[in-house]
Amino acid sequence: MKHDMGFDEAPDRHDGRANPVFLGVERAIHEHRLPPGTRLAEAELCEIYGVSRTIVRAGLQALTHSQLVTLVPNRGASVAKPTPADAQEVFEARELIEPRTAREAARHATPADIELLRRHSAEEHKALDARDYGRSLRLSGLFHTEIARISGQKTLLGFVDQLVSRSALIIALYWHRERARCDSQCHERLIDAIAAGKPDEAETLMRSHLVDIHTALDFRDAGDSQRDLRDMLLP
Amino acid sequence: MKHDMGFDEAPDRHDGRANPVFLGVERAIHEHRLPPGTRLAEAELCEIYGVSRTIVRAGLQALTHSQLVTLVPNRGASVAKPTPADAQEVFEARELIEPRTAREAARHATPADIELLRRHSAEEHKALDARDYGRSLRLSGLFHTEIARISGQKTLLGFVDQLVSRSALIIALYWHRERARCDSQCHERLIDAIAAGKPDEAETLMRSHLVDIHTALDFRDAGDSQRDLRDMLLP
DNA sequence: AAGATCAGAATTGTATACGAAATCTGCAAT
DNA sequence: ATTGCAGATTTCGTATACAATTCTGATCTT
Repeated sequence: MKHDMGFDEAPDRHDGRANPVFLGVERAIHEHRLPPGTRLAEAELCEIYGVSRTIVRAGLQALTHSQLVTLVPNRGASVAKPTPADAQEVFEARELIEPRTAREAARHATPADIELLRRHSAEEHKALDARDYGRSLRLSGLFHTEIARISGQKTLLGFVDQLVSRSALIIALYWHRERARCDSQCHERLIDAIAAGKPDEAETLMRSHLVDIHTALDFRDAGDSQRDLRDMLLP
Repeated sequence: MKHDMGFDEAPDRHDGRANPVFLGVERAIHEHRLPPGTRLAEAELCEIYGVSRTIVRAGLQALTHSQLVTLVPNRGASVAKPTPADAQEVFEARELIEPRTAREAARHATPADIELLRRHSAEEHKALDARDYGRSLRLSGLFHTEIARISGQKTLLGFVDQLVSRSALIIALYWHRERARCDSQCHERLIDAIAAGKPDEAETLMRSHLVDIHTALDFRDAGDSQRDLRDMLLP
């Protein structure tokens, strides 16, 4: 008999997220290479990633769980296309949850964490200067999940992860770049507050940062959303 | 017949949740027929639900994503066993999110919603009187997700769903019944506040209700038991 | 007798094939 | 031009095969 002391410690996300299809598509969405609504045929993904349908289907299922992909029976998968109402909800949820993760991050951050955040922010600037908007967007999202990680709340981290992912789709649909760009400074002020161990300030900064993004969304043209007739007629 | 006021009706979860394995195991966990740590062998589930390994694996993946099941490579699946730290986190998250859903529910509830909640609460009492703790537990959880549904925030509903599910495991591990039972009155006072359209009161009641449950948890010991899977899954 | 070792059994991970059902596409007919 | 239909395509569920890993129990060593 083995020494089974009953404690399984940190069992390394073995859900379905270590899947080439999941990782590849997720990343492509984060970097705005895959616009909302793109069809994702199984055979195509098999070729692209050199795996069997077994793996492709598992990946698509995982993506569906994170709400990055919409799976319709017998009609296959496509990149999710959040409605304005979805977008509203996602940012309301972020405004509820992330101020808390920022607060907790300010309480728990180690010097190594701070350094990671700063390096991160620098990368973000570099990508922005290089006009590499895909990369800068992904890094900007990663910044938020990184704060959630530092907060030490794995449960909230999972939620933030999903919300940030969906935000990439929302931004692709409803963001117009010509609007204000406070991001860079916002992120740095947040790092300062976290580094200084000021939970209240971090919380407030995060909240207003999210509100800024939220209010900069523009729902007037719902993108060239060619919603198929089925969706419009059946309900 | 649909009595839905033209809002998007829940677009039929076409993720992986309409899966006999997912539904059966989820329900068994909610009703405390499947204790934390129970091994879930693929072949066994194939027999029990009369489906192929494809479906079983899809169901297990979905369950893993909702953190009800732990999947270890090459070693299979078992019902998740939240640590005391996990339990702490889950309830902290609930205390953050559910006061908000209660507040929004108080703002959006229709008479039909109120009636549903009251009928629900009555069922819960009936199950409790009949000493059917499995059923009463499931209904108690459903009450919380129902409030989240009424709030109209599908995103938060998803989170609450997951948190309530995990709470079933946490209660199975760390709850001792001899402790206080405020639930019944708590739920009814909540319904009253929602019916009266008092967001602040609903929010406060929900928060204190959750804190009550949270503080009634006891992390000193975590029992372990092994029974026959078939008995637990086929009621 | 206690513990280590190792071969066989059991289980999981992945690939592939097949039939059924649904969907999509293009052509023909009205 | 629209409708109707047949064939091609795609997805879905299942079954099967096989490699890789883990588990189990019997044997061997000390």
